[in-house]
Amino acid sequence: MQRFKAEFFKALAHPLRIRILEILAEGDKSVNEIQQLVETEGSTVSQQLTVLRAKNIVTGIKEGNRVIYSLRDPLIIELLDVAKKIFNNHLAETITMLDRLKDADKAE
Amino acid sequence: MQRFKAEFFKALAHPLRIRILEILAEGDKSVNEIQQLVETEGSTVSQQLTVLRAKNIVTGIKEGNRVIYSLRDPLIIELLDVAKKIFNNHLAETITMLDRLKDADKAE
DNA sequence: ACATAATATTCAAATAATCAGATATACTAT
DNA sequence: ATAGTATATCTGATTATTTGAATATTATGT
Repeated sequence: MQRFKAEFFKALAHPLRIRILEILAEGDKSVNEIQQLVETEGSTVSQQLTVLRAKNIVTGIKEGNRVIYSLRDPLIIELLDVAKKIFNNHLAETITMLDRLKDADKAE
Repeated sequence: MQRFKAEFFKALAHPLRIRILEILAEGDKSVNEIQQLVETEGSTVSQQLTVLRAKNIVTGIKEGNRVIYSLRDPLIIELLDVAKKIFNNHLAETITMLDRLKDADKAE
């Protein structure tokens, strides 16, 4: 069971894949549109989309010439949001920490 | 920015680390307690705790002989919950799909 | 000071993930 | 049929992750 969850998180554990998910959170897109937005080799984008598809995180449906990708579950957006919140908390903590270090320097 | 987020998810992308987080979600624990609960080599658990610490997901504070670990942010629990929901949705979908396959078999 | 228990760190080997270029497939238009 | 565009897959080189065993550190009890 943990193994499945780990697989799921592993699918999110890549900068380009996160970027793609954030893009898809705004609305469905074709591979081409995604490729242009992320400015990355076509094959690389395709490969990462394959990873996301394999983990059931996105689906691609063929529309004529192109394939339109979309998030499979709107909860993905919520997940990214919670992650962002956690992230901001820690960023804030880190900044506070840095401030203290600076103060300590001055006090010497 | 995406890189940081990816790092964060990467920290969750491991069965043992998820297991550890789920254990810590129930309450703080010492390394030893964790080791016994997960039934894994001591050094392995320690290494994974190091990973979680490095990503600011848990903190360990020394109490005499032992080190007590705890989640750094309660939002982690929320994150795992959302992940579980997504996971259950997909599990349900998969089961439905399997049912349909079964029905299709019968109909032949 | 010494032995013991708890935890952390280092190292090397095995395994897995990423990337870009070449190639393949599918669709559309001429 | 042929050419052009969109997407996917394969391949090999590179880099990262995981693991257990060995070693080190730190605190406690005698």
